[in-house]
Amino acid sequence: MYTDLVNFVEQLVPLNSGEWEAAYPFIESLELKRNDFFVEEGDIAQYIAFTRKGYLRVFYNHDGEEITRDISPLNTFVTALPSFISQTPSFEIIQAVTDCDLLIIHRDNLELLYNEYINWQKVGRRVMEEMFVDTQYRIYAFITQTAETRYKEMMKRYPDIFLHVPLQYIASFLGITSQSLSRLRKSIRFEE
Amino acid sequence: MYTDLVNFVEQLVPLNSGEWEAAYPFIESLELKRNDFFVEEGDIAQYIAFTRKGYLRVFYNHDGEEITRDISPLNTFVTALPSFISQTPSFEIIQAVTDCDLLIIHRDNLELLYNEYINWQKVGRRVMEEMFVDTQYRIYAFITQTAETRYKEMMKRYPDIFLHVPLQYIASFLGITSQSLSRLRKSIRFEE
DNA sequence: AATTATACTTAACAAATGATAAAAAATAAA
DNA sequence: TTTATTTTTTATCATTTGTTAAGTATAATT
Repeated sequence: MYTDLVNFVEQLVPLNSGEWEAAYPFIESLELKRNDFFVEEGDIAQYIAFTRKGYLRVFYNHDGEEITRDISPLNTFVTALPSFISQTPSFEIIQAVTDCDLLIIHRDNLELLYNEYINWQKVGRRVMEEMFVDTQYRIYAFITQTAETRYKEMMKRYPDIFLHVPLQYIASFLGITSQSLSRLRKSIRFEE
Repeated sequence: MYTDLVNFVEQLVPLNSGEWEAAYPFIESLELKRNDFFVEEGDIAQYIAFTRKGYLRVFYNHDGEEITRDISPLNTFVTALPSFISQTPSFEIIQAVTDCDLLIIHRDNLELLYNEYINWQKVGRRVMEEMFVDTQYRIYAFITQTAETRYKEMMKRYPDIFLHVPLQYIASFLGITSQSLSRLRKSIRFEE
């Protein structure tokens, strides 16, 4: 049940059994069916999720168009952070792309953990650091690489995502239209 | 001396005087002349900086070309995070674009603070959260906006940067060549 | 001041991506 | 299975941005 979460956290900050025991009562389980929402527009994000199974996408409504800013790989933390932090209505929408098994923690309980255990506070910091570094790399990719290179790298790094996530979301994630992605895939097919 | 730093931190996490007193001995001051390096390629980043005066840019060498991934606004934290976290040689280079007054903290001392004071650990987490949110917005801008819009928004948000940072760095930061930025600025000049 | 180096601009052409519209394919619903 | 809906692909043309090369302006050095 908790195996993947434990492994993920332990890799960042080794915790003793007391620290884990304190956390378990706060960890709830949530199953989402495909297309279910984890956070809807205007919601105040109360939970942070760890994706045990399935894929979530984070998107915005931008002039009636859905802009996918993130597709969560397996075993990562996901929430609408601006809303979660400041308890304001969320402009980010989080939806299940496939059926999902999530572990979720309520913000209030996470605060309790954070304030009681310096090591849980540290986990929070380390998770954010890693997410920040990932995001910086993505900016680097936007600056230096063409959409084709970004696509190929994504294929290499997250092949599983391509098996489960519609191409239109992937296109948006890569910063191009689905038509451009289609063209790009065609040109790759005839490459070698 | 510490005013801006104190304001910045207090806005995220209010600290008592004991927590500040514990930190002061660790805070060193560093002045950089224009073009001085804060982190050179291959260095192991030992310090995190708070920019009291002046602008730092974070860039990579990408096929002999310098790719500016970040230009630090005033009163922000800057370091080569991947290197700083894992104490590995840095591929990120950090250089002073103008003369700079920095407050810096050594990694070892920061760790001491983090491990001694849950509230300093919390500061670390909150700083990372804010930086992460900023970076996510930047990705959103890359996906949805044209270079012209990104340029205009940057003008609005950081007008001071344009007074002190060469356009070639700004172009790279926006994800375009300096020639494209030039053309773009020209077309804006003749707009109204 | 003259010289050199650096930064910025301009121009013409090439390449990448967007916009629009439509067809084809895949999936879901009846 | 048939029908309807959604997703993906194709194609054409427009726009944005890159590339190359040159010129101009600005700043640094002698």
